[in-house]
Amino acid sequence: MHGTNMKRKKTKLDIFNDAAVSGVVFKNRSLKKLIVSQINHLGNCTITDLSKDLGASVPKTTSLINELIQDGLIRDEGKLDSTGGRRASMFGLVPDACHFLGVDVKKFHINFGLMDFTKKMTYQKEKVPFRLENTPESLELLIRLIKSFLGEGPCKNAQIIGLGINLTGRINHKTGHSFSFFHFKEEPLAEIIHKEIGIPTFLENDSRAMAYGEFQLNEHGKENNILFINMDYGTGIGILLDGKVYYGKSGFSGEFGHIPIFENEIICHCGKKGCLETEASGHALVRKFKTQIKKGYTSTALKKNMPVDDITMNDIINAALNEDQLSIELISEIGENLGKGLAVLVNIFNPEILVLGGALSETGDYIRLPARSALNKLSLSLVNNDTKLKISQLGEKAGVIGACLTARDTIIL
Amino acid sequence: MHGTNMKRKKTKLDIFNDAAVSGVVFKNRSLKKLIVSQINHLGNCTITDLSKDLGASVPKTTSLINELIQDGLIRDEGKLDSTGGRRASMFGLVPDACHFLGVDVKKFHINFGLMDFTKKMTYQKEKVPFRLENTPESLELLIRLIKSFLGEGPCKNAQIIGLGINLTGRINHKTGHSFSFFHFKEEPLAEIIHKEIGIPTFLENDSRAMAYGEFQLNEHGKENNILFINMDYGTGIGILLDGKVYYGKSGFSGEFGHIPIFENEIICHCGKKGCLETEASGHALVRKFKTQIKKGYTSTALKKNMPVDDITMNDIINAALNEDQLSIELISEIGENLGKGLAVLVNIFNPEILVLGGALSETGDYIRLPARSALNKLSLSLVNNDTKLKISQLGEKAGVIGACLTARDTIIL
DNA sequence: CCTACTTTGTTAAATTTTTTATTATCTATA
DNA sequence: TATAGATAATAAAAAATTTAACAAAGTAGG
Repeated sequence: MHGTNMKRKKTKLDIFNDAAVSGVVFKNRSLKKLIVSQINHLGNCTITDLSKDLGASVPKTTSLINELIQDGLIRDEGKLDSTGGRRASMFGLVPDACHFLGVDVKKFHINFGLMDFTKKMTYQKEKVPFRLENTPESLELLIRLIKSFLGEGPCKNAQIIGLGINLTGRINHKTGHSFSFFHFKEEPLAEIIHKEIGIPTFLENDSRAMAYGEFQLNEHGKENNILFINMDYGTGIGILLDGKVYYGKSGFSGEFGHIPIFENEIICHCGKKGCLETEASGHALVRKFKTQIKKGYTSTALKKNMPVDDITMNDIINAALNEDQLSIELISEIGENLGKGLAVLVNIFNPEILVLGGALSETGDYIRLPARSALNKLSLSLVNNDTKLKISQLGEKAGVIGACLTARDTIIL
Repeated sequence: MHGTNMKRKKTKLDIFNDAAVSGVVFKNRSLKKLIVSQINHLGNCTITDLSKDLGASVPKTTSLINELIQDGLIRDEGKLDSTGGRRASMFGLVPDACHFLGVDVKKFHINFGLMDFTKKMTYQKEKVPFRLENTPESLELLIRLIKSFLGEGPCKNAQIIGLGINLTGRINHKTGHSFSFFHFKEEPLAEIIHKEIGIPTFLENDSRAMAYGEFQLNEHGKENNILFINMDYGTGIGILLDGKVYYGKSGFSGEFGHIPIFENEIICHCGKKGCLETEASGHALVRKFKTQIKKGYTSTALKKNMPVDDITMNDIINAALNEDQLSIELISEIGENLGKGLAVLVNIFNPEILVLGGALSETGDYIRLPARSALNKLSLSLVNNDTKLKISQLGEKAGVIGACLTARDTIIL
């Protein structure tokens, strides 16, 4: 075989290619993609439904469906109940058609996950120890850990066609650049990792990925304008408008933690004063906790002989869940401060729903109720009556799921 | 003629109907709409361009173009310069194909305008005296004034197929409801006016309409993520994302004036404290002016023997433009406070451009520079470096233009 | 359980659209 | 100012899609 003139192997996944084709070939590919997309959004579909959605005739739709079945991308899922006449066949995605890998990089660990074509997580590995630092060594370790996960369990045999990675900080999803971490070369980090691992790679900001994960697999209903608040040590938001992730000009949207709405003298790690994060974040919680302990307050969060400076956000969260008074009070204070920030968002966005996610959201109503109350006090009632405030349903899993979906939907939609 | 079975008169504007058709008729109509839309966005187009954009063959595109010429919607605009071969014909919209009426309702006057199919304003009437009050009489007068404008000049003979109306306050563009003004019945205000005037009517919030007007006719470039700040007595924003107006769940987006970011004891007319509007708006400017005068400061804005309580925002703006020291200082203060609000927006949206519009923006750099400086101080530099801050190019005209475009684009796009 | 009425899916004719070949314009260069 | 190379538009041939008629599969009611 002479390498020079070798054509790319034709696979069943050809419809997801961007290769330049035109005319009827192009139209058919577009329609097939649209069918996959419709089934993805609506669940199993009938030929009649699809024919309407595509604006194509029933015979045409039938032949496209048959091709997609040949390709192994969709399959017959049996008959629908009668609506007064002959029962219609339903068609759904084939789970094993392809897979996607999600990598959620946190400050002190990584979560891995494998997702199939139908958005089901088929294999997961959580809390793999890792320390996120802005060094080449940290990046090398990350790549090694990904490779190692790829050799495990069902990953070995799955056809993985996309890799999604969540990172904190400024991420440009479109170009694949990460500016806050691993920005050692001009070449996009996504491209560097693609070359190392051999799978097309997509970067996303952690809050945006979590927002997307939460939204796609939610039971919230059919909301399309969603703000996801990621409450970790820092506070970021993921913005979904019209069901799509909003990036901003360079992918820097959602720096909610650094909006200047408090009048204090606390210097945020971004270098400014008065940031929301100085009063409503995991960092703020830890700082307030230390101050109170030094003032003489007591807390069960502080284990015997433990120096107060070793306390972590998670210690306080767990203490609160175990009814520790001080922790609950401080979290409530954080919630109230957060509510002021939420009031800003609600007035500007008039969203359908605000979802509290990230580590701090695990405290449930301890943080939600004070936030809701402050939100009501500080925003226009006509507008805030319109908005639900809920706790994330996916919790920490939102990250991996979002990472998988980022890769998946960038490729197939 | 028996009225019972009479079909709607078929006109050249049939492609803008929503009437249910299917199959090839539907496809052709969609494609024709798409052609109009492409020419609308890109300016005059050639058959080859359109054929690519539509995903249709050249002969097909040619036949659609010919039909549109028959319909009187587009016309041959001559030949393009050669790109190395035979010169291509360009096609553009026919200006007189149809017209749209825009009504910009301000607090103390109304601006009217007539726009043709090519987005040109063909007739305008500004500052028609009117007092916006939430009474049936005020609404009646508004309707009378619209009818009267329709009898004037070129309006008499133009085929007007849409009417756009701007109002302040909470507007739901989709349902046609206005909640802050003229909400006397359950029936949408847009529908009531449609019945009165006989032209399909579309309501829009003033800031959003101005944003849309500024964006569509701008020379700003090809930006798609734009925030338009409407600085009048109140302060609202119009949000354009991906080139489209963002409404929020119920159309209440953009209540920028009421985000709680100041710690003061001034009660906003919305009933809350600390709203941006209490420190950065026309109202705030007037209040600050009165306070300073009562403290003994002097200003040329205050004409001989004029009681200070009669001062208006426009007096102060004009004085500033005539180098009045106090007015300039106060406007600069307003600008600085505004900058704090802009910092919030920039951190959240990472927009391509912020446009300052509305009455206060006429003070140009007097308000822009302090705002820019505060913005830089208070938002992440990586993000704010990304954002331009400009003064509106259309000024007060943005309103009527936006109203016309709201009607126009709701119908034809 | 037969008949009338629905809805789904298939087939074949009719129509539409794309392809391919050809002609028409235009530039650049010898 | 001819001629080769390039792009645009049209015409005829080929292919694809829709339409419309019909068969299949179901419900509901006497």
